[in-house]
Amino acid sequence: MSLDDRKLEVLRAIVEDYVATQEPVGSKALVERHQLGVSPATVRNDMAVLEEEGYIRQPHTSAGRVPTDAGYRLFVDRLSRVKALSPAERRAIERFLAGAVDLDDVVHRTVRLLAQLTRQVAVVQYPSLSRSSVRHLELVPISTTRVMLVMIADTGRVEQRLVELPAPTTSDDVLDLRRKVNAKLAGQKLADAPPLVQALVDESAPEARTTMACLASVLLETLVERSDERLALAGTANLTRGGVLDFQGSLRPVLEALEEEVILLKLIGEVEPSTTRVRIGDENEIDNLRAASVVSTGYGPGATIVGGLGVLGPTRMDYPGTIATVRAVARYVGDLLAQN
Amino acid sequence: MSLDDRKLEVLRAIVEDYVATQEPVGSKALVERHQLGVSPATVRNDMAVLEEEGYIRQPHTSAGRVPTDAGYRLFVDRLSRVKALSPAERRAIERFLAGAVDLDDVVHRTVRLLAQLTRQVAVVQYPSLSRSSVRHLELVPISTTRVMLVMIADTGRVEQRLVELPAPTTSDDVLDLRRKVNAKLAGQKLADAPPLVQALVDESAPEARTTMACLASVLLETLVERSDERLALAGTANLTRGGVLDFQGSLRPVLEALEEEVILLKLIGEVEPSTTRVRIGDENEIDNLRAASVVSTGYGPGATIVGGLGVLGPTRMDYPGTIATVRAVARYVGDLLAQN
DNA sequence: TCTTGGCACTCCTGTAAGTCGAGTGCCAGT
DNA sequence: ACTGGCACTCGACTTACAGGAGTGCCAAGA
Repeated sequence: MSLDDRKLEVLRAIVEDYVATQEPVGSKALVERHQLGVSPATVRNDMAVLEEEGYIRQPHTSAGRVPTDAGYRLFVDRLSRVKALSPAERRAIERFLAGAVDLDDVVHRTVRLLAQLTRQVAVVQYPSLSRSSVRHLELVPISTTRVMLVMIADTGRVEQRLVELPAPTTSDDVLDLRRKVNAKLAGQKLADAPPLVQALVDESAPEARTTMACLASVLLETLVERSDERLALAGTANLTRGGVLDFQGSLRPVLEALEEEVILLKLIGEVEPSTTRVRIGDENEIDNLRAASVVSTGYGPGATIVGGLGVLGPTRMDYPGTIATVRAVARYVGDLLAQN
Repeated sequence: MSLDDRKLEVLRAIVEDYVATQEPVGSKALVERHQLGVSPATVRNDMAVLEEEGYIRQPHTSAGRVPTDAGYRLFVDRLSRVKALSPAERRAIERFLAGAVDLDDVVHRTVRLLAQLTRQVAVVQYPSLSRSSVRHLELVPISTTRVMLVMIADTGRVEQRLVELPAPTTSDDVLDLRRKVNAKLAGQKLADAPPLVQALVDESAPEARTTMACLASVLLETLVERSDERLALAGTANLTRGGVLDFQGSLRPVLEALEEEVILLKLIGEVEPSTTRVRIGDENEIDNLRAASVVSTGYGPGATIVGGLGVLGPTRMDYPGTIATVRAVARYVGDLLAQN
């Protein structure tokens, strides 16, 4: 049996009321609070159907109804329009991000802002190196056998690593290395780096080869393998809103998941262009997060995407509001990056 | 009335049992589990005195006793010897830190290690810039009006900031700036930097002065004012061990405090040489942490201290074990830094 | 003077029973 | 197809009661 308009309207009302009150919602309260134009008995019949279809359920036999993950999914897909942000929120975003002085600063401000606006846990991925280009590579001699490698990407991101050289090297040698490395890699996409780095080794004179090989291996390790690792997190205290009711009684698994950067990157980092992705409860592959929902999207200058950001909260969240905020923040951050 | 040896022994037994079982401990259970050589009635008399002196209290009239903050304090100061670490723990520390490749890596590994060993929340401060010296300053031209300032400290810490120049500048000019800045600051303590930076501005030729002033202000801002800001955090999931019993029912305030870097720096960063500092419950100035205890110490190569590290947990924690672990980890990290 | 056994007392914990009320499902009537 | 009515279910909350852990105090003993 398919769901007619009124049944969908009932589902929407249930979701909205439950999100607002955090209490199972009954048929009587529903007709009182929403203008459905029918009696509680009718609503009960609709509820019975919705329950049979798996969109709502009763915590116990004589309580009201609560949306299931499938119910939230239907709500998000078909029953909600994205709320426009209030002028106050727009102003808050602008003011908050305006003073940023630095990529680090941008990321930190963004993640705090997102946590504050959505009142949930916010995650922001640093611009992914695999989507960046090399702006400049710097080699700073530390001692005769040690060099600090500093990579500056066009996104403003800076990575550094200490390189242990196999043999003592003069500062002229280092300058020479620096020139060669920059000539080969500057302006190149990091994703294209591996063959170029290999070429650097192949092209270098025999006597410099071991040194270059050493540098090359660190380069690859830093720029490619460890590339997407960084992210910022804020708002974990928001997990405790709504008592222990959300997250089925224990924050433990959620906090554990939030400590694993790999997990967060999986959640936030896999973004398709101009889509806001919503994962509700069971839709999360991570077991620890089966009681949580994640709203994520990509950001970047213009239409390109250099990283992801999003929020995590209980399945019982204000999806329209959250989606709107996440999108808006992503757009502002993208604009900010475009200016540099 | 002063506390004789047996009363202290009773207090120790109460603390140890309560830490182990997390349940109020009564007189009968106490004489059964510890060889006190006296009857429960005697222990009860001692308990009455200990309670009057404020070292223990009863949650309700007919429950066992629980240590107060003052009781833990006395226990830590006079009743516990620091446990030696097990060989397994020593090995774990060595293995965990051995693979570190980088200062960032050292800090991340350390904080995870500390969280894992103590099963509590761990905090590690990056080597404080105010206690470091400048190894090298690098200026990387980004565009004609933008330069990336990279500072490398002797502790391995690297800071970078984008500098907007007031006027277009050639790369020769930048090289010149770099030379001057390094000549003045390389090898100097960061704490001594402000007058030197000022001197740089005063000494520069009139036509270069505005540029130098601009650079100088960013230098000061980055190196001095924002200096001690960075730290790493791990193990927040450990807060949920022991149910909601610890932290008087709500993790909220604790999680909030952990999000404030300023607060954490206050807790971890204020270290005196070769002391392990223990703050128990009310002894914390931060209101949100009045139900928590903090064990912190300094670390650094040799006898010098470049930063702080520590753990935070419920007042009901294994102090001797925690103190031992924190000290040991700090020493290993110090040794590691000394090698660089 | 310190220690100890005895004893009455307090008060938390757990169980059982009973009431209340919200909410439901179903059915007959419109 | 919708509605009002009604019996039913079941969790939430109260009360009552028994059990037990733990205490404080006291008088007697070392």
